[in-house]
Amino acid sequence: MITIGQLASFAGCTVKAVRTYHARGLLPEPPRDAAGYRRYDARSVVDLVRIVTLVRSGVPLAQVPAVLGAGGEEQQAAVERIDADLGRRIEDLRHRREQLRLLRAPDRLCLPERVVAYLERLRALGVAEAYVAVERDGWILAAAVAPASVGGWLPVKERLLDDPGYVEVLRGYAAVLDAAPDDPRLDALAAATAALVRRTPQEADPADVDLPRAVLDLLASCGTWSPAWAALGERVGRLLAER
Amino acid sequence: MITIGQLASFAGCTVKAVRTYHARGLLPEPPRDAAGYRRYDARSVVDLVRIVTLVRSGVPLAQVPAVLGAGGEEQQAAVERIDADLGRRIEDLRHRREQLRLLRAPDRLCLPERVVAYLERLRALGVAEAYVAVERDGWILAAAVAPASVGGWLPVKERLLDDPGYVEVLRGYAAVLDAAPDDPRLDALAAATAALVRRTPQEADPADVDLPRAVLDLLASCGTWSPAWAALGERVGRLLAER
DNA sequence: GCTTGACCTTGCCCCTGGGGCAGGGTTGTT
DNA sequence: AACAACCCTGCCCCAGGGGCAAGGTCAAGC
Repeated sequence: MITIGQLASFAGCTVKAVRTYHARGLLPEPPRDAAGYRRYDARSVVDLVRIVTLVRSGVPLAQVPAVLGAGGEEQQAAVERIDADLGRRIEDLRHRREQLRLLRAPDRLCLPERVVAYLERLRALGVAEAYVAVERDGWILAAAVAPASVGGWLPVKERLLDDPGYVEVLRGYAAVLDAAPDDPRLDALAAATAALVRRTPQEADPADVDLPRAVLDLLASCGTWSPAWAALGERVGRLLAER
Repeated sequence: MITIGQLASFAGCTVKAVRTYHARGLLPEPPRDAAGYRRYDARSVVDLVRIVTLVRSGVPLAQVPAVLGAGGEEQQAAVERIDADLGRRIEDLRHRREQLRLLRAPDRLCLPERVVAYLERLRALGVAEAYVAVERDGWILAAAVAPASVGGWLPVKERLLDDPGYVEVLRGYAAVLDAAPDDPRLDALAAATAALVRRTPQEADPADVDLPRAVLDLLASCGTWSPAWAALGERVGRLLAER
């Protein structure tokens, strides 16, 4: 007649684990002595060793009775199920680990290959890192809210980078990213933007048509992340409306 | 201005997850509208997409701020730690899965190779399966409470199987496993056991000497798992004491 | 105007496999 | 008589949410 502590140390588990197995009905509650202590016999040791062995083999507590109590076929089937489940969990962790490795480069975070290449091209043009970060966030947003449209917008933006006038304006936007809304540079930049828009063919983007209103609003709001940009947008709008 | 449901669907997670991230401080609470609904903007979408990406890559929620907020070096270190942890968990699951595969043969449950061989030899001698099961439990018990002694006992038991007289008595014990304590066969079996004990050299087992009292009692109690065996033990004791 | 269904809010309990602590009782040894 | 080492129950905690209750809100269709 041994105590719970001895039982646990024989079976190589903790006292808490033994009490958990009692509560789960995996191991029957033994009789108590006068002080209310649980008193175990040899059977309990054997039963507990079996349970501990199964648990350490990855059998979920809920499946332990099925594996211990069932005869050959049923047991076999239960073990196969548990084995398959372990395999799935291993695969899942492995997949997460691969994803994690892809995150090591911060740009790759959440973005398709081609967008990463586009951002790299921006950097090569000498655009400030802060502006690239804003563009990156914009693409993350676009990929989240309108994934089907990203493939259509990307070639347009790539072609724009071939236009020196566009790149000049873009550098201007990057320069005033943290500027105040009344920065003196904004007037010239707004005029340059308006001129650029006027000489750029304005075809309606077919990919945008189906987007719900909420998505369009979200995407539009990207242009106002910087107070200076918000002011710019307003001035450009006025200039374009003038003529 | 979008609602929590739209936000969640954009980021590819559940509404519940968004609220959990708020509660965990991973994503700031947005302003509420007149009805008390949370109203999100484009920034929230980008932030949430980042969080979801990290979580799906196996980053624990508690580590997400460290990975998102930290700059290069710190972030790198955090990712390395998480990667190492994922590796440990994968290894653990793989190890459990291997253990599980070893359990497919029920005899192997918790037992060293040589004990399995011994049990196989018992079976080959034509001993009833129920008896083999009792022996198996006895070995599980022994391996749990006195693992250092099993190596000493095993050769002794193996040698005993070479003695036809011992095997005969053993068959007798197997036959009365489920018998009543007053079964008529018990008298002859007790006499045969006593005779066997008398002609077997009784060396004290050196491995037993150091075992604590509780362990010895446990091991001794194996002999009384069957009521008939308990009665047999008593009768054999009386016969041996007689002369 | 009224209903219906979809959406939002908070709060609570559930899952795994125990860990850890509080507060109190029981042994066995000195 | 004190002390350490056990034992008891009951409670809260971990990750990452799932699911439900009970109630408030919004838009569409009749």
